[in-house]
Amino acid sequence: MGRAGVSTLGFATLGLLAGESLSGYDVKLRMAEPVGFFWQAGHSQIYPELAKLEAGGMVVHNDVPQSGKPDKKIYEITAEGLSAVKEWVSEPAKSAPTRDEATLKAYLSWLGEPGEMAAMFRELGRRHEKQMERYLETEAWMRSEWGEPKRFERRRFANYAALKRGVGFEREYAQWCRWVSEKLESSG
Amino acid sequence: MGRAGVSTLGFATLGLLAGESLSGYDVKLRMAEPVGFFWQAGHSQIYPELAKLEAGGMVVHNDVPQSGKPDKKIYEITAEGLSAVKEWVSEPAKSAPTRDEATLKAYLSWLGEPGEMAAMFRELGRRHEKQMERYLETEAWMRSEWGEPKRFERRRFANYAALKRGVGFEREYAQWCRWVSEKLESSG
DNA sequence: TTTCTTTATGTATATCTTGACATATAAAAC
DNA sequence: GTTTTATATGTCAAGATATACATAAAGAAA
Repeated sequence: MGRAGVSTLGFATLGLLAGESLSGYDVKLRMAEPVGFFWQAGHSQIYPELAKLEAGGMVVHNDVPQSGKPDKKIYEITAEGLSAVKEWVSEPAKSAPTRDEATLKAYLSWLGEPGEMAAMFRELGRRHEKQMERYLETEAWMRSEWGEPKRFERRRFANYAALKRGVGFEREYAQWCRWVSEKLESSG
Repeated sequence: MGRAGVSTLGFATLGLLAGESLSGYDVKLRMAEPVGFFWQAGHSQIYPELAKLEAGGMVVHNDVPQSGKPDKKIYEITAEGLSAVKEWVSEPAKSAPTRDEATLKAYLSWLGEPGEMAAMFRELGRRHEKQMERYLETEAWMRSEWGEPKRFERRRFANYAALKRGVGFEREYAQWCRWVSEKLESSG
């Protein structure tokens, strides 16, 4: 956890709410799609997290009655929440590599049948390549929609920067997978 | 968890024990240094994990009495454990990107002061560059000690492949950090 | 018309992970 | 001589995460 007992997921949520007020369900949707590429959480984490943030005075909610369905809770960030996330965002980011099962499998690849290992890494490489292409499509969309990246305003640049990381990550990963599978093939 | 209720940490441990019999403490040391770059665990996870693996028949131990100190438990992989890890290693690796706090901070960078954000990413880039250099030193050592990578036997190649991933990862990460910090600087 | 998906919000359980607590000796550094 | 580090093995509690359980209605698809 970061400052004042707020976890990284808490700050991710605050960051989303800093841009717009959202229901728990909307937070969940954003956690799945753009944010989910670098920080995932299911709704079973998000709803309790929002309650915890509210208990800590970081957000407040107002109920929007719905016909039949349960009330929609629209969460809004407080001044306290906004200053907390603003402080957190420029603090040193901790830990980057952490856990990567594929690298572990590469390290232990001598235990497997070379042909099977090669196939596994080839398939993994394809998956990362596809993900890279999806990111590149989004990047193309941004350029066509927002113009020259040089002139992006801060919020769009932030979006673009995260995407750029995704592209670089997937490209490097796919290359490595291809290299591993080729070497395993030629040796087996 | 993977097959037969063995977690990824369990397979990492089995993988180490497939190469040599080790005490829990030795596993801990390897989990810190070479394996720790892509899969970390403290001793408080390792000792119970070894007990669990033993309960599942994947490993066995014999006590080596020490003068004064508690008995050293040397763990040995069983035939069952070996076949389990051999099966696991060529199964598709799941999930790669998962959680990266720095990318999250980039995505929310519009909330921070540009100068401070730039400094944070500059420093982060330096850290990744240093890590890359450490990996490159190890790579140089491997080449000088083991000769041409082309002719590495399987176990050494596996070691080299994991290291290669580390180098690529850190290089790409450092480049991205530098790019982010430069853009933030020129805009602020 | 029936089934599936989306909207909408939660709880419960199990496991994973981290950090602290706990003990004990030998060897090396200061 | 005293302190710190390395060896050596554990437990415990708190927090994070994943998966399943649970409900309910609107709308789209079959």
